Amino acid sequence: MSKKRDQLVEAALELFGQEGFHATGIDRVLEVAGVAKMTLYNHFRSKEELILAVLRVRDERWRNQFMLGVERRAKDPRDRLLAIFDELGDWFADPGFSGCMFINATAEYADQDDPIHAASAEHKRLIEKYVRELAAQAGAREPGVLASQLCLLMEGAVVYTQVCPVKDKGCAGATAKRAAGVLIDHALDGVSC
Amino acid sequence: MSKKRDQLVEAALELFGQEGFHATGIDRVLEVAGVAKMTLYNHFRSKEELILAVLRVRDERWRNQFMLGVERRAKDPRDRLLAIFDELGDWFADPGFSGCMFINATAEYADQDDPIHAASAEHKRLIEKYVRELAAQAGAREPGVLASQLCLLMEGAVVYTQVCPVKDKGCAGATAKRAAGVLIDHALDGVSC
DNA sequence: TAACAAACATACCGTTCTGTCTATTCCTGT
DNA sequence: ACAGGAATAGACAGAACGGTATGTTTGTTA
Repeated sequence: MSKKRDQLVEAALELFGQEGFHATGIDRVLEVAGVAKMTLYNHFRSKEELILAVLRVRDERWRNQFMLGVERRAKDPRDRLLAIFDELGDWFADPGFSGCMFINATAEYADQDDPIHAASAEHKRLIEKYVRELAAQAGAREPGVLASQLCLLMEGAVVYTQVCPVKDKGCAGATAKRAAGVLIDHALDGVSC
Repeated sequence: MSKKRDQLVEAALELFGQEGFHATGIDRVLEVAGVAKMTLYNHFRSKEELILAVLRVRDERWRNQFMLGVERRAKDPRDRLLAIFDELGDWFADPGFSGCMFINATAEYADQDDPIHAASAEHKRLIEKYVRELAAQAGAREPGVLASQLCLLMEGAVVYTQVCPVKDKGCAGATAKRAAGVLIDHALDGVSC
């Protein structure tokens, strides 16, 4: 499409991710993108529309990389459920990690009806759907329940890594993986022994 | 101490919680508090200091209510670990629920060295410490590990409730409780059957 | 009643914010 | 070569931002 438009979205991805949405002024985005202000307002009606475009790109890229990573790590569906947390651990260890952009977005745009909030909710919904499919393939008795539980661990690990400073950045991923193992075993094997 | 100071902190608690930190201007706080601007700057050096004061109050109140609620719900340490999630469920169902103020704060102040970020990390650290004590009292083989796992579920439930719109607001609490039950059983009872 | 501090209202500072406008220049396709 | 759309710089608007500088009013205490 348009090269300048892409530059704007890339710069906004970086800045909104690192500094936050309200804290990042439009002028800063223009400076980093190397683009004039009118060019921005030719491509986007407002800052909010730029944010929504950024979230769309981020959602697509993140989920693609996530699913690809999980499926590359393991073939067996059960192992793939565990591989989720290895994938997360690698993400956490990335020096540019600055939490989940969608969690951060809901923090800044708390109103449920805000399009930005809605886009974030949709992102989480799609992730849970994917995990539910993996759980079903693994033969969980209640795939929906197991997926919900694993998603709680995922989000918890993301938040913990973002909030609490620790040396080993992947450690929350490892903790979550251990918990996930117990939950998966319980959901797949026998009943309560 | 000072009545006006309290009014400022109360108003800021409400506004920062509902609208966010950057999105809430100092003038709005003054308007809600019914206080003059100079009074604010007599009590606080800056907006950041007001935010820090708000976080201190929030941390103290939240943890007190949380611990009190958990200990009122159950006497047996093992049951108390589960009661955590009933307490969370009630919190989620509160119509004024707008997520965890400390998670939101780290979203807006991403820099690890920012005092606001540090205060949020300390809040989470104190919660985990409390859960670890409960886990130890319950006789977990590895109280630290179990506490970490349960905290991941807690944070995950908070985030999910905040991000995803559902009818039953306590539902993430129930999901987390069910997962917690499995993890607690596994950490307390025998090995893998 | 006199003294004093706390809170008051109001105006103002400089900066930054999103968004608009205009006039000029660049680039590309025919 | 040249026309036309895209992008440019830069000024501008109007509002909101955090924070300060004024004097004035109020309430308590001695």
